[in-house]
Amino acid sequence: MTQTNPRSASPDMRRRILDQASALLAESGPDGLSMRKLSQRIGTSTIVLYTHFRDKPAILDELFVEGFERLHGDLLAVPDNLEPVARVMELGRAYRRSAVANATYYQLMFSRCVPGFDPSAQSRQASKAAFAVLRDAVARCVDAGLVAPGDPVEIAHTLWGTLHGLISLELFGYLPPSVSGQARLEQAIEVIATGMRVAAPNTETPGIPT
Amino acid sequence: MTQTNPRSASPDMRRRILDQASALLAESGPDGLSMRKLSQRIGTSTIVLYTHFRDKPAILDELFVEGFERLHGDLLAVPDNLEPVARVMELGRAYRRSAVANATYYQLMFSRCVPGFDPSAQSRQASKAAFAVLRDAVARCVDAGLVAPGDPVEIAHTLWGTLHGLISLELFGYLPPSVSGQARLEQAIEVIATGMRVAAPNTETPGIPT
DNA sequence: ATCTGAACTATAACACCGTTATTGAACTGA
DNA sequence: TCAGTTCAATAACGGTGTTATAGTTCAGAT
Repeated sequence: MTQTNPRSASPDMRRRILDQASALLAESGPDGLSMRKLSQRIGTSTIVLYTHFRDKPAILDELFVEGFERLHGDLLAVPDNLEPVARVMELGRAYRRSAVANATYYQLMFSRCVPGFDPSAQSRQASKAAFAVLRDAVARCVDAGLVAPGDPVEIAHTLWGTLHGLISLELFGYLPPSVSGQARLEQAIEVIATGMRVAAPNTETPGIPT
Repeated sequence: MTQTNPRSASPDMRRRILDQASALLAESGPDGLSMRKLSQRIGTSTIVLYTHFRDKPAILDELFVEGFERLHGDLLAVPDNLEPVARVMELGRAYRRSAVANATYYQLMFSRCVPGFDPSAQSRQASKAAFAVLRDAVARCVDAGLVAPGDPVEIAHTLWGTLHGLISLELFGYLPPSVSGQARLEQAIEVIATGMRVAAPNTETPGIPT
């Protein structure tokens, strides 16, 4: 009753599968994550995977959600007591750190890197929690009059797009490695912050670190 | 001498393969493009593909280059006599139009959507020609003093990242379909243009169409 | 005109993939 | 101890990219 599997064997096989799938994803990339290798790594046969998950996309779906939960957690770790605009920029830095640290996850989350996998509508909801952090931070800037008035959702989407775009180009190798991706993103969010702030009533904000 | 294949059979088989691969890519997406289906579509056996191309990635490499050539062409189609900043924004619009119109190509160009395929260093050069259009347009803004002084390459990278990011999010379904991707991108490049322009010596430019 | 040699093609096979039908094993409850 | 259910393993099916083997066709030289 407490378990899906009343048997003693593999008390939390489901968790083991996901952990090993995550490790395999991080090591070998999306291509290297095959059902056969996964079962072999766990030490069982492939059929076990199908008793705990419907099919391969179902496993990827969980990793997809897990990736957004990590991203969400990394964004929540940004201090809450910063000056609003500075906090948005700090969120941008945290976003990049999280994406680069979990590059294969990021690939799974934002590109169709596995042939049969398309995240389910329910899993896509996980992305909204992470986005909400960014949106709320932008909304705080708008409410404080630190930014040109506008829909926080739209502004946050612009910001998200820029973050994702630069990181995506960086991870794909389109940006020359001479300058660090961090520095480039730094300049980009500076431009956007300036663009957002330009029409605001009070441009100068008191007590900003930078 | 004029042909790689002195035989009469298949005067330009290579071209036929690429054309059908392109069509198959556009129809069925990256997943649907298999060597068997491709050869079946042409009406031959799979081995023909390997006599003209080293392997599957070699074919994808050509499509990859072809995709960037399309993008390059679409950017070059933007009028040259616009006011510099307006021209950059127009390039942004052209970029999105091109990406959306050739979505599967765009996917091939910017995401690892085919397991074994990683564009060769030589093919990646094709991306630089397209980027150069954007870079030169930005440089013109800088030279004219219409934009805060800075490295045109860096500024163009920021712009490229934003374009790519928003388009990527749009194509992946992360942006709500309520607002058109065009409108969202419009607002984004407006913010960036403002941010770039804010520290320029002379903000007002004479004789601008828009 | 025949032969040689090279280039192209087809068949079949290999190893891998995701998935599953069939079979076998193991444990719970009576 | 026995019945019944639920797990797991083997082997298979159809699919993928790729290639070894073998067959075919043509250009040029004798």
